[in-house]
Amino acid sequence: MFKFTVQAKMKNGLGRAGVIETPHGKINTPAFIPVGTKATVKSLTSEIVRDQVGAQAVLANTYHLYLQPGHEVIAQAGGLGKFMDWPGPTFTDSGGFQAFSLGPALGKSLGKFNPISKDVDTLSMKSAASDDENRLRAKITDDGVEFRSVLDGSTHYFTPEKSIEIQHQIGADIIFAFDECAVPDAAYEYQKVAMNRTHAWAKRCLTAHKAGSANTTPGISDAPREQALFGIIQGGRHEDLRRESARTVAAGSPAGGFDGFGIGGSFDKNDVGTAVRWVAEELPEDKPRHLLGIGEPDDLTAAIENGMDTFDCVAPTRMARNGSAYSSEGRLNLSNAQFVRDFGPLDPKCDCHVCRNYTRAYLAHLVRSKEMLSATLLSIHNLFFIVNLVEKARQAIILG
RNA sequence: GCGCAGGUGGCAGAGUGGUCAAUUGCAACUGGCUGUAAACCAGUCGCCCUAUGGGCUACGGGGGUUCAAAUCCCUCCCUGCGCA
Repeated sequence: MFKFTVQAKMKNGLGRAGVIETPHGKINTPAFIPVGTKATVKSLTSEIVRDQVGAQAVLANTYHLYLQPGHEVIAQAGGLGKFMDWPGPTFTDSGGFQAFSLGPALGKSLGKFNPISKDVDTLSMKSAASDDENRLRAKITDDGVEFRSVLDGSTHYFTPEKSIEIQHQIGADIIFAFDECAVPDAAYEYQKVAMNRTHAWAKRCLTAHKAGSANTTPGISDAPREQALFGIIQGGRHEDLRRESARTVAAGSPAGGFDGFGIGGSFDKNDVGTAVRWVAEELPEDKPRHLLGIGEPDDLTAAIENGMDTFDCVAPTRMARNGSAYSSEGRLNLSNAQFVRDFGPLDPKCDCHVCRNYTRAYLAHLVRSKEMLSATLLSIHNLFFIVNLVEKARQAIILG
């Protein structure tokens, strides 16, 4: 049922346009997949995400849904799509990223691009600012990750097998292997450790996925599993590690192996395209590649030109909730004084529902007065902007 | 008219002789946000300068006590409540 077809390739570059077919429909690639961590694209109804944003699929998170409402609830509801009234294709991230965001990155201004925080030991990934291990909400070992719930502090243990089991129950069309995302600028040695651990976990995920597919888990479906499993490639900013990781994960993906690939980890802000190209050059052409957690307009463009097919990123919706909007003129901070009496459209070149019907002055007012609608309207615009940016890139590849 | 309470930076509201250019919150201004601990976080927020330091003007107006006052005294103005 899962199938990927390349329709067109760029003449100069690794970019390609294609179609991913899933049990819940097709995804024309390249495609931007909005993030709906907790089975909701924040501030938007599924109907808006489909009709006004024009998104083809959504991506939710295993860790968050496991904690709340519980994966068994979603299984009982008939799977993620039915639960959130999203008829199209769905993805779930494995929870691996939370080992990063709740672990060494916790409380630091660390992101996939941010420079390393001085109070983290890049070799051990332990926080030097506080030796209080309990402060961290995720501890990583070769076996798995111990998480503390962000909701109530309770302890939970994730292994690759556990993540796959949960993702089976949640029932997204495309699921990801459990991986370790190392901090940007982590010492080379540690990036290698994280990469090797990710490879070991990838094998375990594949095994668990096959075993799970053979079994029928009560609740969601008695039919054989039709979920596609993507293996994740790590390696940070190092070319040799990135290529090695891509080759290793791809090698585990002959028939019956991974259905596609996720490219995770950290990147050099000024050169996402290059890092992605290293990986794309090693991967088989006939399987889809998802770039995890990217991105900003310029990053997306660079990644598409270097062979990436799908993307997810919280930026459009988070920026929206924080009062920022993408535009053809660059990023706009709607809380800035200059917009108070600006009665023009958010982006004169945008054709979204918000740009056609509302003014900058109105949006600025909503942001300043902290009205919920500001998050909704800016999310519609930002997602539309990014989804269309990627769609235009797709058209450009098809038209040559 | 008498009595009581009070007048502090855009607003609210601390401070009640020196450590006060003045706590805090809000507002305002600016920046950040990339597989969501994020409808969040950070910085600035009297004026000026040769700016991890210095100068000036400020706590209703005026005057005074003191080495030193937003803080004490006198007086005037204003606000609220009560009584006439």
